[in-house]
Amino acid sequence: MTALDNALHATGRTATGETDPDRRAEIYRNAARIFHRKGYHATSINDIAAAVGLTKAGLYYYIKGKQDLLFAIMSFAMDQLDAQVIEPARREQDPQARLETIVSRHARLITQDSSALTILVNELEGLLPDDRADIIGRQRDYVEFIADTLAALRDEGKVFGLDPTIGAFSLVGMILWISRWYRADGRLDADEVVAEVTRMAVAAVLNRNAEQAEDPDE
Amino acid sequence: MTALDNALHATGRTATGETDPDRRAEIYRNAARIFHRKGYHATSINDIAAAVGLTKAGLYYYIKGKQDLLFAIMSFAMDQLDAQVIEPARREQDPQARLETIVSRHARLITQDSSALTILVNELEGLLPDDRADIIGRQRDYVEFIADTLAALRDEGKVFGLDPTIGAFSLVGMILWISRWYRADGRLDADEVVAEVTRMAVAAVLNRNAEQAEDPDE
DNA sequence: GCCAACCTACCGGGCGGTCGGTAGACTGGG
DNA sequence: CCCAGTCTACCGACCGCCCGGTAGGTTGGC
Repeated sequence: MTALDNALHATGRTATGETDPDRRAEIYRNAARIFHRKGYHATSINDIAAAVGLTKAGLYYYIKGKQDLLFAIMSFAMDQLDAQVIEPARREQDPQARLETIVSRHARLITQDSSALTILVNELEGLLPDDRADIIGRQRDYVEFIADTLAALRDEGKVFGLDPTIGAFSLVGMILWISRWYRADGRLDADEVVAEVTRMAVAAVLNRNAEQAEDPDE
Repeated sequence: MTALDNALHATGRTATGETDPDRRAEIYRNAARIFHRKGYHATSINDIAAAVGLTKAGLYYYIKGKQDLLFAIMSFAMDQLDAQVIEPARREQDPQARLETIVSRHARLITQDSSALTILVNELEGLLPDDRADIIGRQRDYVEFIADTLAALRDEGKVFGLDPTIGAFSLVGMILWISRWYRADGRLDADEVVAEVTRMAVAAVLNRNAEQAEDPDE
């Protein structure tokens, strides 16, 4: 998760001087891991400080507060989703290819490192109202992007009778849930999980009787 | 959620005398609602006491502690799942009908009242180790029940190439996520959501090319 | 008068956060 | 070559607050 190095340079104090960006990234990475494992409210500032070998006061040299820390992690996760999932998918013109890109890339991201992505959906109520509105807005955009993709598939005749909103939420649920059961050291490997989930997602929304469709060009 | 009345008589103090079961049910119902909305750790005993018109000390007349309260709610939710989903599904002999029963009944339960069911999956780390082991065991049984159903479908030739475990987890994710987006006062009504999600779940796992299967009897 | 159903007052402790301080590396003027 | 000044990177001690939980009543209906 070295992308944190880039993403987090802008945040924090640094009123006059400059704080070590590597150290800051390490702190954010550890914070994400602990928030993910114990939950935001059950994690104390002391837990995080101890994990990076600092006292609480020392930690406050790098962060502005617990809520800012949470918001920074969630913003990073959302940036990751934008760059690794949404942007690549936007470049796909064909709706079905776009859907497959969304699901497989999002699933892949979660199998690689679920901490920040999972905090993103589970700890919204820990944010300040303004920050929460920011994150929720970006999440809504993502779901709408998927719903639009499903609507485009419907216009192609590959889907019918499915409400795009319900479809989009259902797919998102399927994907996000991966972080709850997938273990990198378990029986299933990431490639298999990503492939299976993508297959299921496509099968879930595509018309099973494609020959009934008005434009069964594929 | 008046089933709480039955489910919760056994818990709490009641060392010498008898506490009013209606009042106890009301307390548990409110606690579930607030835990659901704010999260377990972010909810104080005072929040719950105030919601039922008591002081903190007054509330402790009915409950043994915060963690017992959480465990009682989660046990109730699991009982609900057993009675309303697993048992009815177990009576279905045909695997596809069984799968449809599981999904539609579970989805229905969530649209009716998601508080306890959602706490069940989101607040596990708030439990004492023994209680957590109890709940996790019951949850694992549920997922295995679904996986077994998928395996039975595979043996019938209606599914091929799908790992039952991945399939089961994915369906569970789809269903549980409903509580995050469905609002009873929203655009979509519960019947529609349940029907759509059930359709998607079946489509996600069933073989799209049923004629290739060895036993396409349906 | 008894007991279920509460209450007021309190406790120890951990929380997020702050304050004043300082070790040590670095820098530039004499 | 030294030393005053300045900077980052921390720490110990502390603050006010609220937490879960409790001790010891009080009240009102049967």
